[in-house]
Parts: sequence; C-alpha cells; structure tokens
Amino acid sequence: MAEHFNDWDLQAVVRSCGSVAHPEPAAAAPRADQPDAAPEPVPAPRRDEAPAARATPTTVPVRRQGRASPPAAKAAALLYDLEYLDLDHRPFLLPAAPSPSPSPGPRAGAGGREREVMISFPAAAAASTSGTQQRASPPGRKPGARTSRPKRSKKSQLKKVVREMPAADGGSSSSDPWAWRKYGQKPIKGSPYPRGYYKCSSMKGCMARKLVERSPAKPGVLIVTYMAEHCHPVPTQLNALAGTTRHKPSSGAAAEHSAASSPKSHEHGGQAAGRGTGDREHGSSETSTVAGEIGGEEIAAVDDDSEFWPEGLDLDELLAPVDDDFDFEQVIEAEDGVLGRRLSL
DNA sequence: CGACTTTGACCAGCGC
DNA sequence: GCGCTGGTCAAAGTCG
Repeated sequence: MAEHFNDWDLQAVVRSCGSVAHPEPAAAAPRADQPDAAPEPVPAPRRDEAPAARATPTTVPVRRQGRASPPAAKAAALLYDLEYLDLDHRPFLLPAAPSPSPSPGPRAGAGGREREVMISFPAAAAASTSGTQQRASPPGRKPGARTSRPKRSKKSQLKKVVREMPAADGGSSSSDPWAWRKYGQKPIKGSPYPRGYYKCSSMKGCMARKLVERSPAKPGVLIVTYMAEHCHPVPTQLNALAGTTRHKPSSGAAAEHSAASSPKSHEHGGQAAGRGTGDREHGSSETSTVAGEIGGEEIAAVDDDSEFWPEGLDLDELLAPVDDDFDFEQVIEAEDGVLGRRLSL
C-alpha cells in the first residue's frame, strides 16, 4: 500500500508549507492535486433511494461486507462525466497512477478516476483557504458567529482534483496516507447525498482539503474532490499528528459508528459522515460510514461497481490490502457476470 | 487530554 | 438587491 503513495506523493504532496505563506500555491504547482484517497464519509445512501441511478439492480443479492470493493480497474471503465467538474477549464483525466504499483493501486485503481481541474488559483484563493487558519475567533463566540472572515476566494477558482472511487472502497482509504478531519457536512442541492468536508490533519497548517460525496448518478461511487495542497510530506505513520483513531469495538450501532467515525482510519476507509445537516435534510438517517457501508451500503456499492468490474481483475489481489480484517467466504458471480463477494465476519 | 465527529450558524459567491 | 447555496467555523460531545 505504501507504495502507491509514492506515486502521487512525489508530485502531489508536499508543496512546502510555505504555501501557507505562499500566496500562490497553485501557481507554483502545476498539479496540486493530491490524489490521496481518504476516508470517505459516505453518506450512506439508501439503496432504495435513487433507484433510477442504480444501473444494475439485479445484482443486489451480491453481498459482501468489508470495504473491499471492486476498485481498481473500474476506473478504466468508469467514465461518466463529472459535469460539475466542468468549470470551464476543461477537466482532464489524470494519468491516473503512473505508478505501476504492484498492487491494484487504490489510487486510480481504487476505482477512482481522477480529474484535475486546474483553475487559476488566485492569491485570494490561497488566502481564503488559509483563512481557516488566519481566522482565530475569539472564544466565547456564539456558535456560528464568526468574526470577519477573510474573503473567500472564488469558489470556482480553486484547483481541484476529482477522483471517483467505489464507495465500497471506502474512498480507498487504503490509498490515502493522510489524516483527514471532517469539519463539516452539507446537503447538496440536486443530490440526495450530503457532501462531507475534510481537512488534512496530518499537519497543522496544511490547507489540503477534500470533499467527499456520493455520486447522485451512482450511489456506489464516491466522488472525492481534493483541493489545495499538502504542505508536508506524507506521514510515514498514519496519524502521525492526528493522534487518536477511533475504532469502536463493534457492536450494533457502535460498529457502524466506529467505521464511520474513525476517520483517521485511513486504513479503514475512514469516516463516514453520517448524517449531518445533510441527512437531516434529506431525511436519510443513514449514519453510514464505512462500517455502515460494510453493513449495507457497501453492498450497493458493490453492485454498482460490479458493473464495471473488469473480467481479468483479480479481486483478491485488489482487496488484499483491505482484506486483513475480513474473511471472504466466497466469491460469487452474479447473473451478469458481475463478481460479488460474500464474506463472513 | 487530545483529536475527532456532529451540528447549527455565519458568511460569501452567484444567479435572478 | 435579495435569496439560495455552498463552504467553513466552532461549541459540544465522544472516544481512545
């Protein structure tokens, strides 16, 4: 796993924290994307919901638990458009993992297709992002009450890297060495699924952040948008800085929660932004998280994924990185030749 | 005790 | 100018 990190690590990552001070991060970075996959809080979509979206409802029976999902190759197959990416600046596909990493790199492999949207990154942008840090609001502030906030850069002018990955993959946490901390969640208009907002917590001052949301069109697919750059090297130790990981023992909701909440669980696919305003608004109380996914959502994901599951792809190989915790009983093949796995816990 | 998640509110950008 | 929407903050609570 660590291997693929290198791939992007090289380019993506470190852009000297100076960036913080650097008003022009993007400028300097030809490609500030940090393709890290991270714990995706997957707003658990209800499988019942968005039925239309589900292309292969028939395969539902395939059940697998555990985050592993048909990641890799899907990427290749997956090619639906990310309209929202079209920021005028033609989004382009990243050469996915240049790395011939042995493992089905979760990276691009994670089923994620990446697109980098390069947009002028006005100093303002930097400022805006940094705003987070700049702004130190006085204590005792009423919730939500902020003091002056630095001007936000034009939202549309940030450089972004968008990746798609199977929800089942939990955002291919496996490929994301960074520690992410969720700082918000919002329902997105037009989408039944809320979007989770994450910041890099690997290092203070790092402005890297990512947005995670489920594709309305394909609930089984997570769309992860990376913004800004990491100003530090990939932590050799997950959670180097972010101290604790929350792994709840498992038990009913707890289990669900655990996966969900353990964000840092880079390894585990991390946090699931279960519910937040979004859920509330959308009425979906799916506190999902990876764990949750494991339970059910994931299944859905799998189904979807299965759609593009490449034939020659070796599941075990792909799943290897994440299989640690789970034992798959068997691999089953769905009617349409879709592969599914059933595992026993 | 520190880090994380949840959640309501604030605020800026954007469209009408 | 107004309202909507997205993005972010920070208090409160949870967990290891």
